[in-house]
Amino acid sequence: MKKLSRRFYNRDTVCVAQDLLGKYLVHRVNGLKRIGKIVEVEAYLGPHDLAAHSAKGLTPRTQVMFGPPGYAYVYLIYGMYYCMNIVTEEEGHAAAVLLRALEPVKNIAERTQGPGLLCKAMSIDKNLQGKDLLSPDFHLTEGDDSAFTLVKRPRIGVDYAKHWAKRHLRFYIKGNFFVSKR
DNA sequence: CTCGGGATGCGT
DNA sequence: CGCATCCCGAGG
Repeated sequence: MKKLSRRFYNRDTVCVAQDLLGKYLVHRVNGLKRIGKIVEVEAYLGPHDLAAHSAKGLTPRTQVMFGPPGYAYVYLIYGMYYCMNIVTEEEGHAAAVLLRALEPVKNIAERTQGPGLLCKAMSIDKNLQGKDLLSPDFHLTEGDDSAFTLVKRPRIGVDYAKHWAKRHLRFYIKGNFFVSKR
């Protein structure tokens, strides 16, 4: 399937987040392609967005967010799970989209309904921090283009972000079984 | 150096 | 609701 281009990621973050629904995430592990369909995402708009890690400024951890679009921002959370983001917009605009849930398509052996679980199932960890998502073994492709209803809700676990916590920046495919429960 | 807390998930 | 488990980032 056709790989998503750099240009795809170099756009308004809300647009990218919504357009990512239905696309395929591909990671080749031990010669085997693991593929999952993106069914739930969250948009983190930039340093002005108090829920975004980039709101704390440029640090060693978040510097990839400040870089060019189409790269993976992977970080460890609660000492035991990884979360994967895709950097969006032009270099210097520190925004990203968090992948929250996948629907298994191929070679997926574990649960994928949550940001930590999907990274485990796809073997995504700190080794992929800063990795180019136009790589042969790690990228996104066009996917299931069947129609769906888009649901917009507040983001999960960002109560510390004051009024930004109320913004509807979490997007998912209505009725999809693999959307994270909470 | 210490220390507080986290874009989670699971069991009670 | 508690807790595992550890890195990050702020402050001394």
